[in-house]
Amino acid sequence: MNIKEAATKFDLTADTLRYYERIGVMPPVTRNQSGYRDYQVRDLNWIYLVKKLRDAGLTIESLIEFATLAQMDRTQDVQAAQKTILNDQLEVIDQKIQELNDTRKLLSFKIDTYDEHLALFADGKTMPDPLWKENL
Amino acid sequence: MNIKEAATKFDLTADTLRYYERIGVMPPVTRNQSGYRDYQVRDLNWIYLVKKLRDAGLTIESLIEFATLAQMDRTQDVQAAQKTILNDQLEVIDQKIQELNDTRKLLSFKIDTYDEHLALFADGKTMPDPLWKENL
DNA sequence: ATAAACCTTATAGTTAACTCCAAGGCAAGA
DNA sequence: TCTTGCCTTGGAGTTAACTATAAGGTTTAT
Repeated sequence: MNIKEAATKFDLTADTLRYYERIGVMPPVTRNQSGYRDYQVRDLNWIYLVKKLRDAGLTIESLIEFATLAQMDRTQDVQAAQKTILNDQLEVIDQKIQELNDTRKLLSFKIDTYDEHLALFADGKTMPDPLWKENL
Repeated sequence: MNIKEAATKFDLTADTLRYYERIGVMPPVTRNQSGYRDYQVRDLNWIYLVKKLRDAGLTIESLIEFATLAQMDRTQDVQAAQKTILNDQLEVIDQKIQELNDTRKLLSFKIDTYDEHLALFADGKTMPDPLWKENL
């Protein structure tokens, strides 16, 4: 599969795929005789994973860290490091989920009490209970 | 409350607070005789809301849109627009939560099947089922 | 009364993550 | 064979969201 097809399949641009490969977010992709990239299932799996994790808000840097380890010899140490990274990233995601749930609560509170609450909030009028005292 | 106190209370920098005010993410803050910012409860509420929504991944641009409306006369039209924005942002957050839950599934799958699966994935060896066919 | 530690605005610089461009090679159809 | 549409690399440009600097005013402690 050429780069354009691979890019559109995952809703990315060819430039982004080349960029990801160049900076080491994913390992070097298979090439054909002319030196063109020819994406295999393995490469597509990498794109899928990278896309998911990027969309979830993980940084390029943490993905490079993981991809780098993935290309090393799988010694005990490297395996342990990989597991650590995966677990760290899981924790990051769990935190983000928690944060989003809190924000969701705040926002739906503001929507529910829109008329009496938000009007006061946006005006200069005094508000009895400050929002930031965690009274969602 | 001066800018430094306000900033540290919400784990931001004074520069960021000035920046938020300048670009219109929040309305102008109360000033004292010397022209120094003196944050009131109302201002702190704004910071709280902005921080939450930024941390949840909403863009500066959408916050400017909301803050701009909040400073207008509260006509029927403006109220409708504000409610629309709040509901749109709620939808954005719900999408993000959904996305994170999917990613969480993928990641914990990779952790659970680490030894048999990830090793194959990272190597050049063939993988029977492509990840991107939604088989989490 | 002077130094330290705040504050102000205006403007320039930084960082992350792309995104685009130039210059040129390869492949398929009229 | 020539045009169209891919592809390549290297490097420059862009955008969002800060972050830092300069030049100067205020407040507080010694």
